[in-house]
Amino acid sequence: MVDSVLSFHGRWKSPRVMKHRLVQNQGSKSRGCAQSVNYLEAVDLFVRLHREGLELNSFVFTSILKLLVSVESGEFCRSVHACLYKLGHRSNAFVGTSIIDAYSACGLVDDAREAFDEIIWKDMVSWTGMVTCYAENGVFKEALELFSDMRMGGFWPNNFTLASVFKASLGLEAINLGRSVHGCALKMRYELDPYVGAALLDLYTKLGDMEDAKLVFEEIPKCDVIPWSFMIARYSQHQRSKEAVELFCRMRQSLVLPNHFTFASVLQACGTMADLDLGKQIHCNVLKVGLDSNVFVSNALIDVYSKCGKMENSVDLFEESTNRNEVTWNTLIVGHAQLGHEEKALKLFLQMREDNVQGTEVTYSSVLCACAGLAALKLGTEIHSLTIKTRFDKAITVGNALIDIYAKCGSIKDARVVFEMMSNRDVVSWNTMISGYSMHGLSSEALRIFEYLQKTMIKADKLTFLGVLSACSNTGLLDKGQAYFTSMVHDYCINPCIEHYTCMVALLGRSGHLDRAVRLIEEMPFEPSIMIWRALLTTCIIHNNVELGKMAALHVLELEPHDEATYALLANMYAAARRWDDVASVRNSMKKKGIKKEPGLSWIESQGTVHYFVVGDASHPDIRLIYGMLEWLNMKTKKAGYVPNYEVLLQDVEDDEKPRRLWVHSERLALAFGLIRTPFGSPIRILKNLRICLDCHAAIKCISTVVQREIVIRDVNRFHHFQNGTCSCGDYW
DNA sequence: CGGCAACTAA
Repeated sequence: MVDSVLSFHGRWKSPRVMKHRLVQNQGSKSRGCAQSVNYLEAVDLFVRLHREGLELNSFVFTSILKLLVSVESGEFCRSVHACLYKLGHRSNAFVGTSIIDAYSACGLVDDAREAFDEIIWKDMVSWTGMVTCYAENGVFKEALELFSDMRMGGFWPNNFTLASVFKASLGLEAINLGRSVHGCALKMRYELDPYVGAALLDLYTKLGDMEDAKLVFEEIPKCDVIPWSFMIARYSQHQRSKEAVELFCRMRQSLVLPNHFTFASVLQACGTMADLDLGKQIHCNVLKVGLDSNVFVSNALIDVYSKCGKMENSVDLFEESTNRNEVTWNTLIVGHAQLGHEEKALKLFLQMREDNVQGTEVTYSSVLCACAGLAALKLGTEIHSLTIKTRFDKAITVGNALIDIYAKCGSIKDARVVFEMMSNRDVVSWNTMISGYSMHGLSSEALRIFEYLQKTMIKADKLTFLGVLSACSNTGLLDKGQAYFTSMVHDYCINPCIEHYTCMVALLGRSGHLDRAVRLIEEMPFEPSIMIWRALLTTCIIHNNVELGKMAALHVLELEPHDEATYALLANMYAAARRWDDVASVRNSMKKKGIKKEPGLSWIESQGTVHYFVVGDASHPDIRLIYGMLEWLNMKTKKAGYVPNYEVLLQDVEDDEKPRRLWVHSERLALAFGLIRTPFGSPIRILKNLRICLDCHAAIKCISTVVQREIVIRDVNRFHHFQNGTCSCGDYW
């Protein structure tokens, strides 16, 4: 390529001027447009020098090579290298090291090594240059081997060498090697060098523990912002937000000015803690120093507000923002999705595409997550094809989100297909698959996946066991559940958290060991949560233990006096025990406290739109057809032997009104709509915001035989697959 | 002749 440029004839300039210009250009190391203009001009001058047959000395070469570092053009590097070879400059350590550096920037490690081997009199800098080249390009093993060769050759490392060696040790996760080189750095008094210090902090914060890093941090000079930012960032990333904020305060006391790096990191800590007041204070600081226009800082601010549930503030900041990137969009999408504003998240995604902003794997995984929340299978499938088109389906996080959406939309088989197709899986992939099977009540599949997982190099974590235990609890596998719980503690050294205990309480309770469930709650090292009392209450309903159930309900209401779900469960329990006076008193105290039972809401997707139905809904445009279908189903199921269970009504209703009350439950409306609107033979998928009621469960089992269709209902807890008169939950939910 | 830190997701 240089040769083709060499053919250019231009006005002659004195070599001194040319050299001066070359050196000037390399002064600005900024990348981008201006840089490439400078570089073209410089190449032009270089080429003319060559053309005119003027002396190309080592200074000219080092200058042009310095430029090539920022241009990252492998072709040019090779051309200049060839030129050097011809002129015999390759033996010069200065020129040789420059070319190593230029090759290193393009990732051409082998070419760099060739240039390194050509240097006859290697000095410490050329050794260091090559070690750095390996370390920067991720060839860590070679970096360390070359470092050892260098030492054998009698060369002492300097601060540059040490920083690269620490980087390579980090890359190989060789903490002990890092520690011994740290000793070497101490001996040579290089530990005070800012770059060595940063490399050490990087090493210890990632491989050792934060305490080692802290020791290093306390030793090194702290008048510069970088070590502070470094530690604050790491504390934030390690979820040690409090320490991050403390360090930020200490930094301010030391009169070191925070920059955009520092603010972005400390704001991340605010977000993790969801500390709105602190976030606002730091927001003021940001405004004061005028860093609010920095993308990283403004993204972090948007995230803080969204994590504190203040989406309005996030949206305002987003709309005011002058600098946006794809992360800005993602932050807002993720914020909406996490707060359950799925539609807003999806709308924003469409807007993002209209604005021609390219999505990333974060975009796709969070948008898929929003679809999973809505169980919008059709839309999810469309986005799935979009990820195939953009190749983001290869990203692990997107694959995980795809497993999740198919599982949560009721297509557990498709979830498995995605899982099998993934070329790389992480622990989240396995966890998602296990909890997917568990949600569907397919505990044997869930446990089989867990067995496979144990044969891989991936380590099971807390969430894996949560999936395994909930699989056991969903199907009442008492012995297995207990064995896994013990194994988790003993073989995997995982301390059970309250969610694990909740699974165990549900499992023990369901299996009829209510006394052991209570004992477990008493013995566990946590304050009982609402969830665990609710789990106990649910099992009390199954086993008709009214007194214990009442106790559990009181505990929930102590923690959360307005918990409507608990009132509903309590009423159900009294109804199951036929204690109608108590049902009435529960309803009275709800009335007194102004608590309304959350109305049952079911929804179903048809041709890309979601249709919602509440109890007794009459607002749907197809309502006449729907009621006609319900009428027909009522007749057919009665003939097939379905007997309505009026106890679930929990209210004093006139007898002739009772059947109608049951048939307008939201899931039946959605089901009737589904039967009208979906092709014969296809499965019908319905979602519900509450637990499916006992009578609907019985009716739908019967309907699945009458209409010969597979009916899938997802309620708050799990999936029910109805087919040929049975349900996958085995009537145990 | 050379190297450090930041925002989103699971």
